[in-house]
Amino acid sequence: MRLLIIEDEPGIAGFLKDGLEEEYFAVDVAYDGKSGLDLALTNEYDLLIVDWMIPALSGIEVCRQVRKAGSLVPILFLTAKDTLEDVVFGLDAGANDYIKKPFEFEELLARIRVQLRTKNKADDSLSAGSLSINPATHQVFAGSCEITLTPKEFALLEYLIRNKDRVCTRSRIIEHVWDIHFDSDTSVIDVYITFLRRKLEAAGCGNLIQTIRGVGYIVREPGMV
Amino acid sequence: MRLLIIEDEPGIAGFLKDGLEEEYFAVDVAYDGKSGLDLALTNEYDLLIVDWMIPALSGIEVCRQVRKAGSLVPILFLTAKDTLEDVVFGLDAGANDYIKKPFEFEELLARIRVQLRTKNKADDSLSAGSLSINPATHQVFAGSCEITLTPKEFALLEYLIRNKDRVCTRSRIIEHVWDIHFDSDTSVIDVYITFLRRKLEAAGCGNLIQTIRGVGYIVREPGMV
DNA sequence: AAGAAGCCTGAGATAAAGCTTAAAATTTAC
DNA sequence: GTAAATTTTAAGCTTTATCTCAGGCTTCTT
Repeated sequence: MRLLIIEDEPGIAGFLKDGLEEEYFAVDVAYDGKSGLDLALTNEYDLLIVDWMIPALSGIEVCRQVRKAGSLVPILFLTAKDTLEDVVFGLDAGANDYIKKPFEFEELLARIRVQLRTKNKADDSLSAGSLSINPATHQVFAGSCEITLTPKEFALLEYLIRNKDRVCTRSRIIEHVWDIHFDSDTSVIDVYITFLRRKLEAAGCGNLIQTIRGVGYIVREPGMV
Repeated sequence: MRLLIIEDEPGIAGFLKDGLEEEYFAVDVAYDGKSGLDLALTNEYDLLIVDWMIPALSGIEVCRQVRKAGSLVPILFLTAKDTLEDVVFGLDAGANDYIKKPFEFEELLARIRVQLRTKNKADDSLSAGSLSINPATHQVFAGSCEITLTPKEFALLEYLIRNKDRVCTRSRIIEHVWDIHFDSDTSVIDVYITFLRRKLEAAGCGNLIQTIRGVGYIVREPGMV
């Protein structure tokens, strides 16, 4: 899952980025409103975290512009102002939720999950066949047997399963899991698909990830067409 | 374990904070109902201690709002009023327990322990494998052999064991054990993990704390998946 | 059937995360 | 006020994850 943080204070931005990466998100950071808006409009994020008071273009203005461009990406705004008025302003401008600073990291995570969950409406249990993954504890089970994955392996598998029964193109994978935007002819994806297949095979979940030649990969729910 | 005290009288608030910190709790204090409610809603505490008579928003109203927001955090209320009526009022508003002022600090501690114990319903003895810890006396036993820990070591181990079989991320650990919110660039956790591992190893409980690279640590109950 | 394009995989290089140690800073105890 | 204990910082070292690359294999096209 790919997030964009627009926050000018380096301390907070760094803390957020590190913490969210621990949770296996791919995180971009912009330090002012203008470059943040640029990134938001030119890339496909799963969620934006926008501070209220930022230079070059206020958080509220970023919200408005993003919505004006037709994007429905969930937006969480961070604010020190906590009057009702500000909250109304923010939500009116197109934000989906807000958090008052100072906040606790876990609350942020919970709110992010809410947004991402409502995005994939019907689907809040992440599983495919006998495989199930738990983003909260970072665990993967094949039946009752736990599989140990590295962070990148987990992020890739999570992305594939969140998009199960849909083809994931190589460019989307590289954007959402690796956070690489420019065209580069890397074969990391291939390598990690191999890693995953090997571990899944060893746990009895072989053949879950299928190759769509020339396009990408797909995880299919067994029993579906 | 992280507590929030909402109490307007600085003398009592300070006394509680100091005393509870000696017991290795991470303690925040709010001096009125409004700011207390804010903190309670934006952070994840393990327990709230709320005085009845506080400015800006009464203790009972704080309780109601917290419950209304869906939080199940244990709430202990402090009151000078000791009529049955008041108690019923408080408990109806969502409090879990109450203490009449003036109270003995030991009694408060005991009641806090009760609340924290019922939190992990299924398992109220804090243990993992042959290791068991006693929050009341701050003792740690590996089998029958006692291990001596410093306060921070104990707090860290307690947090890990209270969350056993769950991954504790670095950011959660730093928030709940150190009460630090915006410092991503410290290696205290690593150092303390080393301290703990060394002492546990010497007592024959090696290998209890496992590293989840890129994420944090986990204590697993041996014999579980 | 042969060539081309895309994919897989193993080996090795690079980078990052975590571990350990020592020493400085802080707190506590006497 | 001094000494001891605890906590924190910082640096070098170790381990592990990540990535690159090259050669081989598979699938598709003609």
